[in-house]
Amino acid sequence: MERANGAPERGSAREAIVQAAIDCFYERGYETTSVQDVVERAKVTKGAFYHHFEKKDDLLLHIHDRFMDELLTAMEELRARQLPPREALALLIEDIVVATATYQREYAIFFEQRRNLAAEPFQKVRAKRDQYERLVVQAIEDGIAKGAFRAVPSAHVLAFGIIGMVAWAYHWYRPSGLSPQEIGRMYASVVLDGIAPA
Amino acid sequence: MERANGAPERGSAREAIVQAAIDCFYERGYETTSVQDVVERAKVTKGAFYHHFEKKDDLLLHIHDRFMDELLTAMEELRARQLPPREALALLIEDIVVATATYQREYAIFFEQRRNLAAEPFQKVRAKRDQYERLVVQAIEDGIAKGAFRAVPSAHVLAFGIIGMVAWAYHWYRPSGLSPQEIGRMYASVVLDGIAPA
DNA sequence: CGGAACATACCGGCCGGTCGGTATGGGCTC
DNA sequence: GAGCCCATACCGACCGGCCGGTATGTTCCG
Repeated sequence: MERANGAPERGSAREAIVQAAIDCFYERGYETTSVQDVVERAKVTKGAFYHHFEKKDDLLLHIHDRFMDELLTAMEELRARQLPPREALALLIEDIVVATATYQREYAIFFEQRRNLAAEPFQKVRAKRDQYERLVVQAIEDGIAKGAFRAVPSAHVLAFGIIGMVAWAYHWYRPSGLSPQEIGRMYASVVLDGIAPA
Repeated sequence: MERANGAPERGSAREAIVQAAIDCFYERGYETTSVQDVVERAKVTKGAFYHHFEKKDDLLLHIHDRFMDELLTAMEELRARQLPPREALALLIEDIVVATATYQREYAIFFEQRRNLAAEPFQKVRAKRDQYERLVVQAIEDGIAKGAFRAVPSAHVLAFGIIGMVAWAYHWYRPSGLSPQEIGRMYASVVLDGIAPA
């Protein structure tokens, strides 16, 4: 089976399209990117695209959905370990920073391009995002209930603050400075000291 | 000078267009919004639009630019007061949360639609954003230098963390819960405790 | 040989931007 | 203060290109 050297394997088109789309959407945004742009970057044709996807929307939805699955899986695994509150929150913060660095483009696309998704298909993704947020809130409420953290006016607002602090890294993170782990540990120490019981 | 009741005043079109654009861009994004959408919402015509603006880009640029000016002004005023580090940082955090609540749509547009601006016109806006970030970094470095805050691996990374924590509110803030001031004070107390000297 | 995986040509609509024209009102001249 | 003039502020019909999506043909593999 002598396949010409650079020729793509038959059947690999789908993932190539998704990866190309991630690049394009990250660099130029969803609406600004034409289907033609994506298929050219993926080195396939428009026919191949519409064979694998119904419409352009599906592509964005698929990227969002898979991304949320990755995040949720990591988060559920962490919760399953049943760590004491301080370690749990510290690891959670560290994990999110690492995830932000790893999935930087997907984060950017998720937060910048979600207004381009129709309301209905976005529901499914939003449910997963809500679940994600709930896990962070629970980690904090758990710590407060166990006396590991001081009481705060609102565990939800604190949780959003932590998520923001950490997720914001998608805006500025570059591999040249501190490593994701170092950044995560730094943020965790600030937060843990900040909410330590009096 | 009896002007007919509902008739818009001559010359008021420009601001009406800008406000309509902020609404549209916030709700549906820049590319998804057509110039036709904007002028219909502003109750003017396409001719009026292209009289006041050269192209669609100008609109987005104008929104970004004016927004950054508002933020920078507030920040410069705060710095001019020369407060001691702890008060300065606390007020800074509180101010940004209040600004986030006040300019929620502009924040969203700034962070979600900036990939739709060509690189060159965006330079001017980016310079202002950089200046803004620099002021936050300085507030932290100043506090560390004066011994009011403990040393951290990177003042820049900490500054970005604080900005993220606070600016993230544009995603979730709703007037029904805690007030912006309360949120700001809560975040400030966590951060100040978190970076207090050992 | 059948169906999955593509390729290619093409269409119809929308959208940014243009262009020739009109109305309004403030200032200047006499 | 009457007439004029012209800049500013708008109007609205129109165009050309691009882009999402389709329809139909072709190739490869089991």
